[in-house]
Amino acid sequence: MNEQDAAVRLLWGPPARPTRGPKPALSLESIARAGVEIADAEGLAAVSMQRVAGLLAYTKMSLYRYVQGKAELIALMVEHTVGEPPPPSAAPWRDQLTDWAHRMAALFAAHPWVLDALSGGPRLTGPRELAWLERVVAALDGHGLSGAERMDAAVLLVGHVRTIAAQQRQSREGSPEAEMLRALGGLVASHAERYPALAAAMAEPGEGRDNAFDFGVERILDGLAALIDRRKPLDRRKPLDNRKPLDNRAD
Amino acid sequence: MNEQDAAVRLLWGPPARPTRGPKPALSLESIARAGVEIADAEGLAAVSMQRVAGLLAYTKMSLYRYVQGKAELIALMVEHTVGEPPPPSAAPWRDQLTDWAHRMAALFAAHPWVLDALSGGPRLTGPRELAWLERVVAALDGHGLSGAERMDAAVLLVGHVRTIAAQQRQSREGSPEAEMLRALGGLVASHAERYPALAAAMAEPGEGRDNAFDFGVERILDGLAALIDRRKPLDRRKPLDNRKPLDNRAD
DNA sequence: TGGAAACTGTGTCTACGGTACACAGAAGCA
DNA sequence: TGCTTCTGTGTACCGTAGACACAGTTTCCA
Repeated sequence: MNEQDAAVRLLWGPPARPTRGPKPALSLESIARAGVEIADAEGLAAVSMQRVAGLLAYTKMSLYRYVQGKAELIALMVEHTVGEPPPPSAAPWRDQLTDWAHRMAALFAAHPWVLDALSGGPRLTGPRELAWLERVVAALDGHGLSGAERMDAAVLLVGHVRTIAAQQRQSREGSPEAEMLRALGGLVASHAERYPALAAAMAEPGEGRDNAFDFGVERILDGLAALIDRRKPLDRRKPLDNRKPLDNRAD
Repeated sequence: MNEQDAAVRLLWGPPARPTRGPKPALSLESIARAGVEIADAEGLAAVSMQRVAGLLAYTKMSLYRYVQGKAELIALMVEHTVGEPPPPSAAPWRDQLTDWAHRMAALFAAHPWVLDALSGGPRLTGPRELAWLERVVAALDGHGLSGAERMDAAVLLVGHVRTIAAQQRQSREGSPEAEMLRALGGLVASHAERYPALAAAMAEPGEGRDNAFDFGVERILDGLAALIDRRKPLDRRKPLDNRKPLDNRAD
C-alpha cells in the first residue's frame, strides 16, 4: 500500500486498528477538532503541527503517528467541518440548487479557512465533500442533460459559490483589507480615463447590499434552464420569459 | 506614507528615483522576470526570496531594497505576466466575452502559478489586472444592466474561468495527481450506493474531450442573455430559443 | 511466565522559509 | 573634501515540515 492509498484509507476506510502496543492517546477526531479550532479562530495559516499538537498538550511528532503529513491533517479538518450535505430532495431542480448554494455559502461564511484548504493544487477528497457534489448532480438528473453536462454544471455552480465566498471574506475581514478595497475604488476613480467602464459601474448609485452571490446563481440557473428547455420535446416547451420573474433590478 | 500606499505606488505609480547613493543594480523588471521564470518552471511554491535572488546572482536581502516583502514580489510577477488585455472591441457582447474567457484561460494554462497567486487572502492589485476586468464590464455596457449587475457578471465569468483553469491544471500536472483523479473515480464507483448520481454521470460514455470550460461559459452567457432580453423593451424581444443553436450535446 | 514483537510518544536534528538589523562601501551634493 | 544617502551583504532570529532513533508500554505467542 503506497502513501496515496494510505491517505485515502484514512479518509474513507474503516480505521485499521492494530492490537499490539499502547492504546493511542489521541484520535483523528480530536486532532481534526483541534485543527479546526485554530483555523476558525486564526485562519488556516495559523494551523501548524506545532500548534495543533500544543492545543492537545502533545508534541508535534506524535501527530505523525496519526496523519502522514500536513496535507492529510487539513483534509481531515475539511471533512470534519463540511459535515453531511442536506438529504436528497424531490423539490424542483432549481429550488434544490438554490438551496444548496446558500447552504454551501453559509458553510464558507462560518469557516472561511475551508476556502484556502480547498483551493490550491491536488488535494485529498473525503466522502462528505463528495456527498455535497452528489446532491448537485442528483438534482439535475432526468432533465435531458448528459452525464458530462451534469458534472460540468455542478462544477460551474460550486465554482461560483467559492468565488463569491472568497470575495465576501475579503470584504468582511479586518479593516486593513477593507481599506485596500476602498483604495482600489479610489484607484479606479483616479484612473477613470483608463477604466471608464469600471469607473462608471462603480460610480452608479448601488443598492448597497451585496448581491453578487444571488445574481450569479440566478444567471447560472437561467442558463441551465435554457439548456434544459431546449432539450425538452418541442411540444412541452414554454418560453423562458413566462417563468416567475427573476428581475432583481433595484428601481 | 504607510506600507500599503508604498506597495500601491510600486505597482501603479511612477517609480520615485532618489538621486544620491549608488545606482541600483537590479530593477523591478528583472526581479519580476526572475520570479516568473522560477514560477513557470517549478510553480509558485518554488519562488522564494533566496531562489529569486540566486537567479540574479545577488543575496536575498538585497531584494528587500526593491520590494517590501514577498507579497509585493508576487504582485509584481502577476502584473508582469498578465500583460495588457486585448484592445476594446465593438463586437457583440457575447462574442467579446467568449473571446475574453478563452484568452484568460490561455493565460492560466501558460502560467498556472498565477492561479495560486490570485487566490488566497487580500492581495495587491495591479493596473493590468484591473484592465482585464475593465474589458468585461465594458462589453456589457449599454444592455440595460445596472452598474452593480455588470460588476457581478464580470465576477461570475472570471470565477468560472479560474475554477476550470484550476481544475484543468490538476488534470494536466504529473502522473501522481492524475492517478489521484482516477482513484477518485474508482472511489465513486466502489461507493456507488452512496453516490448514485455521481456514479451514473461518470459511468456514462463521455465525449472524452474536456468540455467543462465551454459548457460553463455558454451557460453563463445564456443566463446573461436571458436577463438582457428581459430588460429590452417588449417589442424588441425575441425568444431565447431562436438564437443560434448552442447545443453541445455530443451525439 | 517470559520473551519477542509491535506500537506510542518524545527529543534531537536538518533544511528550509521570511525578514529585522547593523555595517561597509559607493555615489552625489555642499 | 566631507557629509549624506543609498546600496548590497552578513548575521541573526524565529517559525515551518519532517526524518530518525530511542525509551516506554502493551499484547501475543512459545
